[in-house]
Amino acid sequence: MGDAAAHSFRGLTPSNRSLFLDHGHAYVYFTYGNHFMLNVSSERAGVGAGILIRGLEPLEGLSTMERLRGTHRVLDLTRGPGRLAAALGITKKLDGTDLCAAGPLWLGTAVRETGSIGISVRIGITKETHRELRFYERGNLFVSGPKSLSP
DNA sequence: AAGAAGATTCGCT
DNA sequence: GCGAATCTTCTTA
Repeated sequence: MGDAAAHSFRGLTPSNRSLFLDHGHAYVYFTYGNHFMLNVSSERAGVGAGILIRGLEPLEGLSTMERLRGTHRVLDLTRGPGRLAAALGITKKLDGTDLCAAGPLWLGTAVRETGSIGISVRIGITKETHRELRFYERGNLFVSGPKSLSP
């Protein structure tokens, strides 16, 4: 709350309604003319909060991602919010999807142990950047952002 | 009803 | 390393 960088900051609107769904729902929006961003609502229904998925490590469907992204460089497939959405074929149709239910897109439980988790200031936005709300796995090459922020 | 801004990416110089 | 491409949605007159 009080986060001027959040889309839910000014209240519920038709397009950001997914952020106000119960935790685990997808919130997809479009920006800069050609990029989708994938967010996941993170609070109870009615609160209006979520997190942006900035990067992930592709484990399956590499060939599909390569086709959708038009590149064979694995590191470029999903490192970055816009790239990630493109690699997964994210569109507005997935906005509001329950990621805890079976469907075209869902979240699974991590199978392998992850490395230590790092926290840093947020990046890629112009407001409230000092708040340390960026979480990532230390040493994972698929974490997006400047290397200086991923010690 | 129109204007402005936006959690970016890609391609050149 | 910097600037352009491109569209959806909210805000204000």
